[in-house]
Amino acid sequence: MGRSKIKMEQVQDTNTKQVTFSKRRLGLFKKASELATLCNAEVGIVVFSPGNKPYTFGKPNFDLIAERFKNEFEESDSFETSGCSSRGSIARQDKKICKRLDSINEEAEAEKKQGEDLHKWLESAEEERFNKPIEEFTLEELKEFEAKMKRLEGGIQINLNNMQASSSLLKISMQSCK
Amino acid sequence: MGRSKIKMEQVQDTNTKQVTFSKRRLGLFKKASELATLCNAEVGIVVFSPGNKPYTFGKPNFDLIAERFKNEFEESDSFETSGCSSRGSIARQDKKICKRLDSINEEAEAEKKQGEDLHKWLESAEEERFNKPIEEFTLEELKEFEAKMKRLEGGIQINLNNMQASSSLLKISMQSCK
DNA sequence: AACTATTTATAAGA
DNA sequence: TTCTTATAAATAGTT
Repeated sequence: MGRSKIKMEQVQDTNTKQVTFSKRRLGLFKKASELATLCNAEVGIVVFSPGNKPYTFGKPNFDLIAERFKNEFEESDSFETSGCSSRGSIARQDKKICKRLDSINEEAEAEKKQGEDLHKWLESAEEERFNKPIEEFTLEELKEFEAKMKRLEGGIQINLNNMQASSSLLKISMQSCK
Repeated sequence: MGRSKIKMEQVQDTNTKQVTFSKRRLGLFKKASELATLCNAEVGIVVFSPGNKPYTFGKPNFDLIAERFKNEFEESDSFETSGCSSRGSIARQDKKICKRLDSINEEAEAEKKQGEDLHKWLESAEEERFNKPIEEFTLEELKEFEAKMKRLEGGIQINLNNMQASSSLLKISMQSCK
């Protein structure tokens, strides 16, 4: 997109790379802003520069999501909130929170038909990869993908990754638009 | 950028908005990918569609970006931000939430150790992931794994009606499973 | 930091 | 819906 076409590989010249980063980061954030505005979508971005400097972008209503989460916590909060900096206090609270989550989970699980979750699971994963609607996959493809998922490396880490990403997402949300 | 210039405001026609969202989300992710490649940067994006459907992008993968963001975020408050943010400093309340989320992460750690049986199975599965074809797992093993996945998904959901984070998290998980 | 020649993204249309 | 294409927008190299 310029005087000449460039190869899609790391820019070698340090200075040029820095310039490219600046230009394209701005371009990316602008695109994100437009997407949010035009489509009433919510967008959060975090970028680490080659120099390891973090930049973030956030557009509307992430604060609302954070607010909802906050409410969830408040509700489960029969315990106090002022002394939450204490390690023991937090641990206690989290135990309660987790128990609450467990019960919520059980309820939800009871209501769900078995195939439903897996379907969503597959759909989500596939979206991430190529954004191909689940409807376009044949049953064979789905089974193959399912099998792939089950033998994946680091299957054991799914739990942790989920939790960590969850909290991080919220932090991004809260930071961006509070 | 097209046959005509459009006003930078929410697209009114629902169908058009959907089309625009699809196109521009892809465009955004492509730009993000290019930025990451050209500049050796790390980029994480989460987008919620108007229908509240979550999409994520991450390079190298989202959970790494998010985790890194979290760490940097906790150390310093001097992020550069853009978009709707008017942050300055995060509300005390939000910091509190962040701490709780961190603790939940720790709970996840603990949970990982608790689920002994499945844990061990997953470990052995991981060890053998290059040797043991999926066909060799028993149906019971597969079902157990599937159940575990579902339970985790549910646990993360917290309040799915309000925010479909679970889908995002599943996608994130899948990213490390290529 | 600006400036363009080009490439790239995309709004409408098919 | 998927493909096409005229046009707007982004940007690589230059000044």
